[in-house]
Amino acid sequence: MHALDILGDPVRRRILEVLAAGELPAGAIVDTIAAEFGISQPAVSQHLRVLRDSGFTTVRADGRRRIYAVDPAPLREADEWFDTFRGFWTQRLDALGTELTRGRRDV
Amino acid sequence: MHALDILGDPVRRRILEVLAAGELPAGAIVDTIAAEFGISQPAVSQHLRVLRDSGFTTVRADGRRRIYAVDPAPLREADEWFDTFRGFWTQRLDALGTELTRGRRDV
DNA sequence: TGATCATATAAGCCAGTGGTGATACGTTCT
DNA sequence: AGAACGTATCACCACTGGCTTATATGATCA
Repeated sequence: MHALDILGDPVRRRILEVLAAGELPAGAIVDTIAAEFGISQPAVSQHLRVLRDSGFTTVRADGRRRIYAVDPAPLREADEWFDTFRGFWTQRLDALGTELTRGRRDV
Repeated sequence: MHALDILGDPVRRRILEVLAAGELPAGAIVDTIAAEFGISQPAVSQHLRVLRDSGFTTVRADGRRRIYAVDPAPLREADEWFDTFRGFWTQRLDALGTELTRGRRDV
């Protein structure tokens, strides 16, 4: 399953956005996501499972809490899919275009 | 509908990859995609419709042919979603948060 | 130990999506 | 004009995926 297949869901994308700011216990994620999307705790938990299983997050136990964090590897893989197309919107003419554009757009 | 929702389909991603090399008539796209995925002409045509409707491609008529080409705008928009996460995999001396997160996980 | 908390799983329902074959539409050729 | 071509649309069907409620699991607290 391609990483972009996993990201083709607004709830999962939002979970990752929330986690981008830092690790969080499942409960905190549920509070945010369930409120924003109007879905239940199990629904969020099932999305967390998909993200776990596909490697987008890591989890560690802390008592009865499960602390989730972003694992960037699959995100990077998904982002690399766009490499083929960056030439369409990159004005750089030098060979380093791709490298420079990625992650250095603020330079 | 978010651009990444459209890209959450392997057939549509492949169509865009094929078009990345240059514009093509629908028939040529059908030949490639139908063969690769074992699907019919209408199936491919319906994916082309989705890509058209969501702005990923432009079309122009050429006699009885329809010439498709990549429109980069939605692709760029989709790619921008990853901006939030690029700090995770780009080495920057000032990205302290990222470094700390990585260190914690690796240790 | 029993109650409570935090989270995950189970089972089932339902809507949406992507597939199919048939067909319509517009263009070109003879 | 009619036939053939290239492509899109239609109507329908099956499957998947995300949701729900109910419940299980494991950890902590009194």
